[in-house]
Amino acid sequence: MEKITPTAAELDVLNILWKKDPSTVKDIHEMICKTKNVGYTTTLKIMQKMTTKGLLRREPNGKSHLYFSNYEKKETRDRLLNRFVDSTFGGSASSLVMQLLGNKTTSKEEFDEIKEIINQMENESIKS
Amino acid sequence: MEKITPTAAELDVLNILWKKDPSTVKDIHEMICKTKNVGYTTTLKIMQKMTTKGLLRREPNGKSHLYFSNYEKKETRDRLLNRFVDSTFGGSASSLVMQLLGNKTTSKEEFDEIKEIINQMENESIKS
DNA sequence: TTGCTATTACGACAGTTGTCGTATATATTT
DNA sequence: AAATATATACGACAACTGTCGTAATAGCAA
Repeated sequence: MEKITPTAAELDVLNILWKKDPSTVKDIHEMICKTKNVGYTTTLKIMQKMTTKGLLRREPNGKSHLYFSNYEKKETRDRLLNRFVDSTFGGSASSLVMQLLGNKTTSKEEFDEIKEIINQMENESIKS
Repeated sequence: MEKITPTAAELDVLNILWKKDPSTVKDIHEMICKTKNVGYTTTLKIMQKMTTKGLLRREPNGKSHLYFSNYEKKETRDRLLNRFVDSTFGGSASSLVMQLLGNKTTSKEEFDEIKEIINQMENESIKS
């Protein structure tokens, strides 16, 4: 019964943890506080719940704990992306891309970068 | 205080409604039942709440009501997409596309379609 | 040793969501 | 008119989420 579908707050933790794994609650909390005003015990509790759920694991480290992510960034993003494509774009990835490219908040830089990715992948598939 | 961030169940309703707008609760419920086993009053209640929230509006129609979407598909998808890009891909649309293209569940057909979209948009921007 | 500080543990709470049961109202059929 | 069918209204509920307060614990400092 694998779920691995982190909530918004859990994803905040994961996004930070993936940059520095493992981390302490304090580490994570300090990062979260840069963008969000939230109590220390809130972060602690969320991470404890994540551990119970199996999203994280932890090891004692001196008087505190080190937390590790149990799931890799790519794996988790894949899962969330699939879910999102299904729920919001009826399973059509190309619809999503079309919407993204027609989206005012997608900058020209992003657009060019996306084109570049496509071209690279095309070249790779020709090579192989 | 505009939110327009439908939940999963609300999105199910919207996706159906966007195909046939307006619809009755019965219409929507019948469609939902094709993929999900849920009681009539559940669908009714969700649509009533959506009306209270402002996602839908309704008009009496004989002994029942006709429900209309207050938000267009494109507008809503844009909003959800932006939110998703931010929360899951740190705001990077190109990261999302890269992940999508590397995703095993994205078929070759989809991939080609995405390339086609890119090419078309490129041509358009050259023209203008 | 005694007190301060950092950390964890735990319980409580309000808001949201999805779910449904029951009651009510209205129309249709017999 | 009475029974049936259709639809809405409304309240209740459990699960989940994010939030925090308070208590307990353990290490360090004076």
